Amino acid sequence: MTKHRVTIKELAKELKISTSTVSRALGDKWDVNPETRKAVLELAEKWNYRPNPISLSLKQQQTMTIGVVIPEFMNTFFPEVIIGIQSTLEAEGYSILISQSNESSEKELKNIKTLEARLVDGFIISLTGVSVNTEYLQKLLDRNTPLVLFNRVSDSLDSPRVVINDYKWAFEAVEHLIDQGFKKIVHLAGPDNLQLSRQRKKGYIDALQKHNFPIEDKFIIPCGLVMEKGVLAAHRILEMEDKPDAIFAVNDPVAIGAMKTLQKNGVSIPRDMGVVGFSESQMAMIVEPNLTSVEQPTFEMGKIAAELLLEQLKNKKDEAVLNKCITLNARLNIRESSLRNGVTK
Amino acid sequence: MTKHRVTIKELAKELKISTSTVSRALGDKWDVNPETRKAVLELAEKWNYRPNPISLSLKQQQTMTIGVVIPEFMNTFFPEVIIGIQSTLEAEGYSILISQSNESSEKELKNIKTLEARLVDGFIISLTGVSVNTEYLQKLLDRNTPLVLFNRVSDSLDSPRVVINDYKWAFEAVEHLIDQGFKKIVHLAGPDNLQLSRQRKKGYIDALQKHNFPIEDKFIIPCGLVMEKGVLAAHRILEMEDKPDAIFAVNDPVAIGAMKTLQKNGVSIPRDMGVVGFSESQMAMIVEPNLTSVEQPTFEMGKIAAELLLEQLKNKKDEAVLNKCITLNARLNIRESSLRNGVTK
DNA sequence: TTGTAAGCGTTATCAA
DNA sequence: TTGATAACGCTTACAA
Repeated sequence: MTKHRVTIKELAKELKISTSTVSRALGDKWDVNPETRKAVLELAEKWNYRPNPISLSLKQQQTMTIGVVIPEFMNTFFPEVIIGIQSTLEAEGYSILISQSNESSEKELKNIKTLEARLVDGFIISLTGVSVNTEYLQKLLDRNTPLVLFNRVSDSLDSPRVVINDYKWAFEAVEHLIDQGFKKIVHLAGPDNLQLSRQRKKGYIDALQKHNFPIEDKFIIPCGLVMEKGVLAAHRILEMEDKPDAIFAVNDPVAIGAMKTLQKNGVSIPRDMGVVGFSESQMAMIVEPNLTSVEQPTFEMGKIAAELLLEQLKNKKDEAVLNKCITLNARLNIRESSLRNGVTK
Repeated sequence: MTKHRVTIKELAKELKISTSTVSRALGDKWDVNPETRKAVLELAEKWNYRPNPISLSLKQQQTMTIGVVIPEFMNTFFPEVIIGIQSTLEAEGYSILISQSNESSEKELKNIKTLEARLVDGFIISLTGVSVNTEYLQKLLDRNTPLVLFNRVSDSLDSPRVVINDYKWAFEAVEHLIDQGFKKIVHLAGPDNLQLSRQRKKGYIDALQKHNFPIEDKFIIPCGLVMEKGVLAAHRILEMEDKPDAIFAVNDPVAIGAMKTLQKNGVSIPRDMGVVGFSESQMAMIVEPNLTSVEQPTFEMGKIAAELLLEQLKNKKDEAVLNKCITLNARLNIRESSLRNGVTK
């Protein structure tokens, strides 16, 4: 067994022909003698020749590597999206470098720069909640770096993106609570610099408005995106003199953190307090009572983000591609945590 | 703004010196005129020069990339380990290519081969349950490929590894159930070709034996590692004429799948059935009642796996390194799902 | 102290 | 149909 990796040069030497001929024979070029090709292919097979991707990268100025930057991967959402991304990109010969920013925008910037230094051919990014890196990302875009945002996007950034209609689904979620007879609905809101947070908040407000419910500032509790923030919010709710009877949370971890805390303090879900989350997590079906939540098509989201990136990779300057914003469908999964009257529809 | 990435050649041209001098000035070599160095560094700074990692890879025959192969990343366990791996390897300038095998050994082999073709400098691997790829991995080892296994290892493979003492903690978990007065404990066992499954099963058997409980074949239910398998196992349990009163599951997903199914069928946990899982997941503290489980030091596991790999990377032939098997400590977190009598200790 | 030249593995251009 | 050569960006003997 050859320990050393076989090179074209070695094949050429063995066959007493030049490296360029070997190269041509291996690539499907027309201008090679069939016999020569046969000999080359046979030896390549026998010696288990595999092209060196590094030299190809150097030559062709592309690494066939995509950088994926996500804020966290402790919840199932991003891993699921990544599986979608990989399924599409691997089929095209790309590999994926994943960096997680642990919800820190500094780490996020560092990750992006590292990937850039590594000469990735493109980026697929979901921003951290406190993203302040839009300026840097805009620079990348100005340099025509292929880039796709998903899920946590920034509207100050002009790149292709894959999202769901956060406004619409928040609206539906809150309307569902109203349907169920809940009267005083609080919103555990996400960080305001994320489009997703603002849209979900807007959906909440507009749904209340449509049904002539008052919009009260104290009923919009600023929250992060992690479970601990939900716990904190629950404590605030417990201390309110004018108690709400339902919660619409910006996402599942926050909803679950709040729900568990309320339960520990004697609040019965959904009898005393209805709860609706967002971004369907595995946990929604495990927590008791099962959590009503908006399910996003995670795999598809990854798949489409990857496809948008491939389009850019193949066709860099096309404005039509660069302005694409794909909005995927979603679904409100109604479960016990919000069912006071039984299912309505 | 230069859109094009600056090369050493361009710096050299601008400064009217040779590329080798520029290279030396940038690298901290002794044999450069301080003034030359200063000029080079200044221009490099000004022009935002960054070395091209591809050409370095080609030259130095290393990609500064590590392949990480895991069976899944839908549960929090592997993502947590990966964070540990990254924290260590990124500090040393390595990047990480993650592939998940979706519990398929074919995909696993494909992933390994892809990473190999990509010329990763080393591997960190946790095997799928049905791993049949030990032969191929042995080939890698024979070629002195730096390789570390963790968590799901194979004892037919002679590589450094990071594990916990599955036997010991299974033993403790089962003894805890016995302590609590449970008399008829079933084991939902993992795939037999995984060392981890066999060890946990052995711990179960030996704990029963120590306390003179009978070992009954029908009480060892072969299971996979995913939640659905726990659901199936629960149905088998519900149909048993001689009903057990406690479950020791090979991992949390299986435990939770079984638990939820039993509950739906009117079995009260822990009154009618005590449940203990393994490999502490986020879900353990969300499921109701909270699940007793063995907590593994995931971050540390990743960190140490990475360190073992770095040792190999730096010191390829050292036998002492190659035979290392690190066993980390763990902890049985006792929660309501197994508490019939109250906490014992 | 600096420059020249070779080389890492491959492909593309051009000439033979 | 094939081969010599240059090039991708960088490092490193070796020569100057």
